[in-house]
Amino acid sequence: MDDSTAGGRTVTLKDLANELGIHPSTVSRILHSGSDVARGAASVATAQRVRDLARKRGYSPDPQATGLRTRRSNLLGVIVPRLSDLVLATMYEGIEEAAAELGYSTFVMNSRDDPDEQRRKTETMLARRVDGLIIGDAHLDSGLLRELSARRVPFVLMNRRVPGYPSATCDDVLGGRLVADHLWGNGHRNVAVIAGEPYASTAVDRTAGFVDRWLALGGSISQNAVVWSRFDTAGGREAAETILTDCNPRPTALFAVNDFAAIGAMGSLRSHGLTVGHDVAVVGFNDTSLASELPIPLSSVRSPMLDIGRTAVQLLKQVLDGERVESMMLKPILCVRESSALVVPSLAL
Amino acid sequence: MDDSTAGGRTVTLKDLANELGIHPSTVSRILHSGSDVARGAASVATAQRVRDLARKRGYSPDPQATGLRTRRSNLLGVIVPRLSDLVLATMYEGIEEAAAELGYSTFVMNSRDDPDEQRRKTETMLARRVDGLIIGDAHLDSGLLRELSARRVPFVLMNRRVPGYPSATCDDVLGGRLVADHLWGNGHRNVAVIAGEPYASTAVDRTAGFVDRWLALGGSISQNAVVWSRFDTAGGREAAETILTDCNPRPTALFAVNDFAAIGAMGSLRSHGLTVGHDVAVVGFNDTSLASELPIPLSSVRSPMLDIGRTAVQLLKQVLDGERVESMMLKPILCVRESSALVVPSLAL
DNA sequence: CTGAAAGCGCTTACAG
DNA sequence: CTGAAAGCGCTTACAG
Repeated sequence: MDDSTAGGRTVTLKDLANELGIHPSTVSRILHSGSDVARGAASVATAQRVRDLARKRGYSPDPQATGLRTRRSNLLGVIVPRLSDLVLATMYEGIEEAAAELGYSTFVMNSRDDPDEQRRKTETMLARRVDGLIIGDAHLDSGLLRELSARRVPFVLMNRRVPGYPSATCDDVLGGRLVADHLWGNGHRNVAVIAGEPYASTAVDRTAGFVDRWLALGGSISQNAVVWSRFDTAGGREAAETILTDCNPRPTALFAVNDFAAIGAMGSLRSHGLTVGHDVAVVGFNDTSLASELPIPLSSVRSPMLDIGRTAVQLLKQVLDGERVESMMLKPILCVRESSALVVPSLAL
Repeated sequence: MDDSTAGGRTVTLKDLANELGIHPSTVSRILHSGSDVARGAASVATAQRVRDLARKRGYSPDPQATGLRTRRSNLLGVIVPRLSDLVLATMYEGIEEAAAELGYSTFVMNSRDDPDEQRRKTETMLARRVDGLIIGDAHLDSGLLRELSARRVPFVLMNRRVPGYPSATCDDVLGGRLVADHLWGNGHRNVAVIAGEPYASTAVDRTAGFVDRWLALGGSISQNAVVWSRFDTAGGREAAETILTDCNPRPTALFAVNDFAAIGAMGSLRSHGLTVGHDVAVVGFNDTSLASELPIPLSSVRSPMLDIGRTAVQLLKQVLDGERVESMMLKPILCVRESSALVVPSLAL
């Protein structure tokens, strides 16, 4: 019975050394001397023999042994609200790519935005001895971040920011502004916002960006025209129902801070016999792959999700290298589609 | 400068032993003696002191050291086509839960269904010394699986099956049959299938289940009414365009083997001035959270995605324990909604 | 019931 | 240019 790790008997540094009649430490030194040349680690000839044999035998160093010795795991932990959220899944793809380029592997866990789970998953990651953490589910009122800071756990935020900690996010305030400009320019004067979860900076910033600009443009927006909601379709649907009930006269445009919420809202509007894009304009956020493919294509603010993931890795790398880091806010752009293309005179006011 | 792992100076077994004035091996034995009692590993009193101190100091064993010693990593590798596919993301949530219950952590990587990447990611996983692999992106013609088998790498398939290897999947053939029964029962006689990727058993089985049952019911279905396609919205849209061009008379119903493809098809139908559910019935597959929330709610075959993920972990656990395993096919159910609720006489034939 | 030793596979000063 | 030793944190027979 083979009790070694997956893949059967694994080649070790010692195997290589024995076969070549040299000392394991020499092999190790060579394999770590960067370039093809031995750079003082060994003679060029020996180095060549070692490298050739390593390739031939398919040697790959045991990360457990390396980690034990170097006290680094080359593991990055990633925590997201849920991977079944397309936005986070896409950011994670960016993380995976960028991490691989730097020689890191990544773990990802779902917290469902539940504070207990956030804490539990974080501890699991640390128990696994990750070198650092990318936190994609930060809450604005989180005590966990303060605690991690105090424990000197290296981490960066992604997707959502919290003042005082380094983060890679979309410029959500700008995104909200773009929507305000667009809707105002199309003649809308009575609008409502499906604002998302108040503990998430994405929701808060997009809403604030929109509302502030709206007021600056000379518009007004009533208290009950801003409805906080979950980020999913069901949440968007409920928020739209609330708006249709509470807002009189009915708004001519809805800004949902998330595409899924926007899709839910579109469903709600349709149930009320309203045609999206004609009776009511709708704009979403993130420009997920679905937006442009919906039966009624959805206008949406495109956030650079892959780049946000990549940027988070770069920031974390800097933290791990002991460098100072600046938070990065990546620019979004607005994609206007059928759901909000018409100017208000065409809308059934 | 603190150069220990994330979280600063970490408590070791030796720290615990020193503080109690006993030998590290005793501490280790106690911490491994399952229950609260010491079960022959040490005196009850010593065991208690050790457990208390371990808790107090927040001791967590170093997985690198444990892994090095035991030659097990307690790591499971998961490979999926892409995590931004809601179906795979949901299965992965099931995996994460079930794996955590068994004390395993999981890695996940995207292969984009590219054979080179499948191979590369697999090697990365093995280099990380995972104990086993859950393969969610298997191709029917894959040489990689044979090779892994030969190398005695422990693995199971999930989502897609390949004859000869253990897998946890939906009963996709049954799913296809359910759709055939439904559409036939509603009076449809002229239908088309958006069949997905021919290398994926999900696509092949769902299509075969549908077509075979359709023929058994006495129906007929022409060659060009079965269109292979990508699984995403764009793929579904293109396939629908092909069908609308090639099939005369136009089918009264479309079965797409994937919800996203179905959504793309709905968009295409709408561009042609056709109303989904009225002019053309559409049925998707998986019943992702979006289906019921779409402006026109989509009929879909609900596959137990979370359970499929959980089951895959259980199967892999059995493989790792050296037990024989049987492939599992979980039952789907059909959810009929507005997109296919009407009987054909109401359709604009 | 507990201790002492060996060793998992690697890296890194330290000699020579 | 290369070897030898020590040690990362743990587990596991083996003694006693």
